[in-house]
Formats: sequence, C-alpha cells, structure tokens
Amino acid sequence: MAQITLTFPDGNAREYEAGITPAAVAGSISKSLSKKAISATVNGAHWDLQWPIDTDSAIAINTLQDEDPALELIRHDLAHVMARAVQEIWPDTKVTIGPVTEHGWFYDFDRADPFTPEDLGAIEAKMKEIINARDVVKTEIWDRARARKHYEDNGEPYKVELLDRIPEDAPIRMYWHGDWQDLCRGPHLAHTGQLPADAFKLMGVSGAYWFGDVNRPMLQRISGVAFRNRQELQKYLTFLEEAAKRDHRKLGREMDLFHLQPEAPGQIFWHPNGWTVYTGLQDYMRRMQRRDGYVEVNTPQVVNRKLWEESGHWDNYRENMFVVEVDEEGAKEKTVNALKPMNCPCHVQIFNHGLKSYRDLPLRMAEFGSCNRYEPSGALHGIMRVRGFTQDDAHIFCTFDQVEAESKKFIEFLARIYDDLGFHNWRVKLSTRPDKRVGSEESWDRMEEALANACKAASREFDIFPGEGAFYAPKLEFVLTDAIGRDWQCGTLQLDPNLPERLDASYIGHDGEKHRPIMLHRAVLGSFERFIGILIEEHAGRLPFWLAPRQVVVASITTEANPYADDVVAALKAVGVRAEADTRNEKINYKVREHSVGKVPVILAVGAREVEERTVTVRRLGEKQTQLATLDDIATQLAAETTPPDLR
RNA sequence: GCUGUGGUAGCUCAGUGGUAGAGCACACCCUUGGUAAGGGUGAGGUCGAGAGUUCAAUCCUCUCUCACAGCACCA
Repeated sequence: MAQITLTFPDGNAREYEAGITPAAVAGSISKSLSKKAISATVNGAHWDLQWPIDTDSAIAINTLQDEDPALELIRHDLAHVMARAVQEIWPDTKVTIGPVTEHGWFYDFDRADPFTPEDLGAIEAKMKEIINARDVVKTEIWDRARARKHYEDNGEPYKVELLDRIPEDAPIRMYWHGDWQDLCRGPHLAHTGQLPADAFKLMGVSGAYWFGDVNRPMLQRISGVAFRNRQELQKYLTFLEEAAKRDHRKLGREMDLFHLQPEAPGQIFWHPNGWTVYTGLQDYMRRMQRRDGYVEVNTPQVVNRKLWEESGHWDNYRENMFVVEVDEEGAKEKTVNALKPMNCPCHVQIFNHGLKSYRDLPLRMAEFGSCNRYEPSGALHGIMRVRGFTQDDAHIFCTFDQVEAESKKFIEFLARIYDDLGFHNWRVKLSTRPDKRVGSEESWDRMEEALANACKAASREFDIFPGEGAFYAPKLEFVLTDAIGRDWQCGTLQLDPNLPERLDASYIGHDGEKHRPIMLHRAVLGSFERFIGILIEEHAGRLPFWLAPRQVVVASITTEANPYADDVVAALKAVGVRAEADTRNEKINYKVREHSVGKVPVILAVGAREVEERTVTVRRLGEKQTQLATLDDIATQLAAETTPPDLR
C-alpha cells in the first residue's frame, strides 16, 4: 500500500497508508479526539470521516468547537433525521430534498394528507428518539443503475429524478442513518448521537414547488432551526421575538400610523400620525433633490394602453397592471387604459415634448410617482409590499459619456441620505450582463465599466453579481442592514438605453444631428411605503425626533396645572414642535405609561411646582431619569431637534 | 397565484348545534394623584361575506374574501 503524508493545522505531518479515513486518522491521534470528531477539512474541502484520503493532503479534524462545519453537519443530519422520523410515522410519505438553510434546514415531502402543526410535536419527539439511539451513519458509493433500481423499487420517484440530475461523471453516494437511507452528497456526522437534542426546533409546515417550478407538484416543506447548543438556539429564538416586537404592522397599529382593509387590499389608509411621518420624509427628499439639481414633475395615473404597448410594458408586465376600461361618450368601443406601474414612460413623454439640446443634458427628472401594481395576493406584506405606492423616482437623461459622473453623483447623494436617516451600514451590488440580453458585448463592457468606475470614484466597495442585470443593461443596487442585522434592498441605479429607443427619445447634439440619450432610472428609498416600514422596524417605533409623529406630550399632574399645560403646548407649537396636552383625569403614572407605549419621544410633566416656576419636567423615551428645564430652554432645545438633518 | 392555518367587541384572545364571554381600550362617576396601568359603574358584537345541511348554524359542509407563514412572483 502506498504511503501518503497528511499535514495537520499545527504544521506537523505524519505518514499514513493511502486510503485512510479521517476517522482512523483521529483515532491515531487520541481516543478523545476520535470520539469528538465530527468531520474533517481536507485541502479546504469538508470531508466525511468515512471518506478515504488517497493523496498527500492538509487535514484538520473538526469537532463541535468548529462552528461552520459543526452547524452545517448538525443541520444537514437533522434534515435526514427528520425525514427518517416522518417516514417512520407516515411510511407512505415520499422524500425529496432537504438542504441546509441560513439558520437550520428544511425537507420537502410528498404526502397526500397535509401535515398539521400538531404533527410537528410528534416528529420532534421521534427525532429525539433517533438521536438518543445513537445510530451509526454510514456511506457507500453505488453505481447509477443499482441506485436507480433501489429507488424505483422503493417507490421514491423524486429520488429517481434527482439521480438523473447528477452529472454523469459524479459519484452516486448513498447514506444511511441507522436503517434509513438517503441519496446525499454528504458529508455527515459519525452517528446520530452527535446531534444536540435540545438545540433544534421545528418551525412550521408550508408549501413549496418541486424544484421551485409552479408547474411541478406542490410539496409540503417542514423547516427547522438548529444550533450547536441550547444557548445558541435560545439566542436565535430571542432574536425572532425581538423582530416580532418591531413588526411594522404591529407598531403601525399601536402608534396609530395606518391601517389596511379588505376593500383595498395592498393599499394603505394613512392616519394623521403616519401621514406626518410620510410627509416629513417626503419634504426632506424634495429639498435634497432640489439641491442636487433635479427638476420635479408629475404625470398621469391612468394612461392609455397605446403608451404601454410602445414602452413594452403591455407585453412584459401586463399581468401586474391594473387595467381600466372606460366607456367614452360616443365611442363604439371601450377605451383601454392602465394605472401606471412605473413612471418612466411618462417621463420620456415630458422629455420628448419639445426639442432637447445636448445643452439640456444631463436632465434629472424627479417625481414622487404614485404607482399601482397588481401584486400577487400572496406577495402582499403590510406596507412593505403593496399594490399602491409612491416611489422617490427619477430619470436622468444624459449622454453615455455622462453616465459615470452622474452615477457617482447619485451614489454620493444616496450616501448622504442614508447617513441622515441613520443607516450607516450599507453596501453596493453591481448586477452584470445576464445570459439573455440585447446589445453588443462592447456596449455591455462600457456600461459595466462605467458603473464600476462610478463606485470607485465615490469610494464605494461593491460586490459583483454576475448575470443579475436586466436584459438591456447592468444596474447597481444598494442594500442596507438594519439594527437587527436584516438586509433591505432600497436604492437602485439602472442604466437603460432601451426605453429611449422604444419611445424614440432624442436630443440635438453639438453636430446638429439627432442623438439617442441614455436613461438612468434611480431611487434612493425605493418606495415611501416600504421605506417607512423599514424605518419603523429599524427604530422599533422610536423614530428620530424630527420624524416622530407625536413629538411631545405635555402631561398635567393635577387639574390645576391644565391651563399651564396648554401654555406649554402653545409655546412648543410656536417653534414648530408637534406637541399636544394630556389633561385627562388620570394619574401621571398612567399617562407616562400610555405615551411611552405610544413611542412619544418626549413627555413633559407639569404640576404645581412647574406652574409656579414656569418649568417642565422632561422625560425622554427609554430613560427612567427626568430633568427639570425652563420652558424657554426646552422650547429652544426641541426646536433644534425637530429640524430635519438637511437643515441643521 | 399555489399549499397550509386563521377571521368572535377598537386591541389581544376564550367559547358553544339552542343567536356569546374575559382582559385592556372607550364613556361616566369617585379620586388631585410626581414618572410605565388608582377604584366603581356603563356602553359596545349581523361571531369576515354568501349559499347549503338542520326544527335550530357563530359552531357542520361548500364557495368567495381578507390576513398570516412559506413557495412562486418582484419585465
């Protein structure tokens, strides 16, 4: 038998017989390591303890201490253990695939009867049995025909299909957890007893299409989360609770910001409080855009089908459009219109109105464009994904030579806004040419280079997402991370040589000839609705003072202080602060609790002492401690705080 | 749109084949209280909509609708 040299992470090297398994290597080092070993890393690849090593290699034996391999194996083995548990309880269930996810795993099953939430408890109990049985995991490589016959004989059609999808030259690897068998590329743990029985939880049942294809059968997906130990699981569950507390749908109700109702699914009824936030944000954006050289326009909601045919939306986007048929007076046929789902075609109409010169470029045309899209019912989500919304939209008409500078300018603009709004953690994605595309390679090279250069010029790192661009041009997407680590894609910068072509936009160049401009579609917030949802969740409802709908409540402690409370409110209103008095016949404890729950950032308590001294007792949301201030001082201070960041 | 689960008072939820309950919120009264719920009384519901089964339906069946979770979608 040939000898091979294995090099360990500490630099030591030892000779072994070729074909030795990591399990045997671990055993040669120490008995305890042999017991603790869960897998190996061989030349950077995650390696099953049972897989032979045939050549000189760098090897590291992994234990539960090694987070990445440990989590991968725990989650992957739990997927198998769960599938086994399900098939033991319901033998008629057919198995499909069970991959690892960000926090756990899922496994998709085909079974006639739906799994109920109650079934999850039974499955979890059976999984714990399997773990406690400490069943050995073993693996073999089979030839394709044998595996195929095996699955055909066992009535597992999905596995047969999976086999057919494995490339010809790849090995067919079979795994067993005890007697239960699955097709799997591995690696896996040594035995089920290495799984932490108290660090996983089944999270729910849902539907999922086989291979994500609407035309294939809908399977039942059971998903779970898993960690290395109970503490890590608990930490994750606490995170979920925290996210639920921040849910904008819940806070929107509690703060009386907005509501939705069945008569207008996916469209928002903004209440006075919510509309205060909305207009505050919109006013800020309007000032910023004016300062950055945009002109603002407004375009129609209901637009004839003809324009959508010209723009290409009728062919490509029709199922997402609200179509409005109208009986026009005296007309033989109904006129077909659609609510605009996007603003771009209308903006091109303004651009096309009258001759444009190269001197007019770049032309930055902004609109708080109210759009309607018929989103699939299952996609609707609070105010984050709706059917009626307003974009902070703009189109920059320019020459190709101006693209890079305009892009850089936009990135800097967006950076300023995210900074003002308290999002300091964001990144840029550059989506490049997809497989299905129009335009020459040379033109794609130029467009991608322009966006990449703009990022560099604006001193922004970016990640490239190959193939993610639109069929006509690349784009930048701006993803921000919120206070609890979730990502939101908000801003976008999309190059577009296509629409000016379709809608025949042109300008007169230096040479006196007509030329085609290029368009940049761009948005910073995306939509006001969604962005406000993000803001609410980011701040857990405690919006920055300048955006808070109810900024100050003046709470009287005794009825004698009520007239003074009204005076204080008047003084604050006079300096532009949104203040209201709470002179109800309630105790101060009660008022403080109620307004704290309502996320009012500042409560000013006034009693006999304050009336006497013309002062207020200031209580900031989230702070237990109060401070005494004179009415003049607090008015000055709050007037400064209510000033939007761009006016400071 | 698909699969599953839901819809009972403003909110959070309990409940039953014989037309309904709690807590909070709301109104009124008592209380004038010093920083996260003082006490009492009262009002409030076509039990999501429609159809069916039944002597009788909020409850059982079907259809629709909206919401929630996931999938698909997001030119």
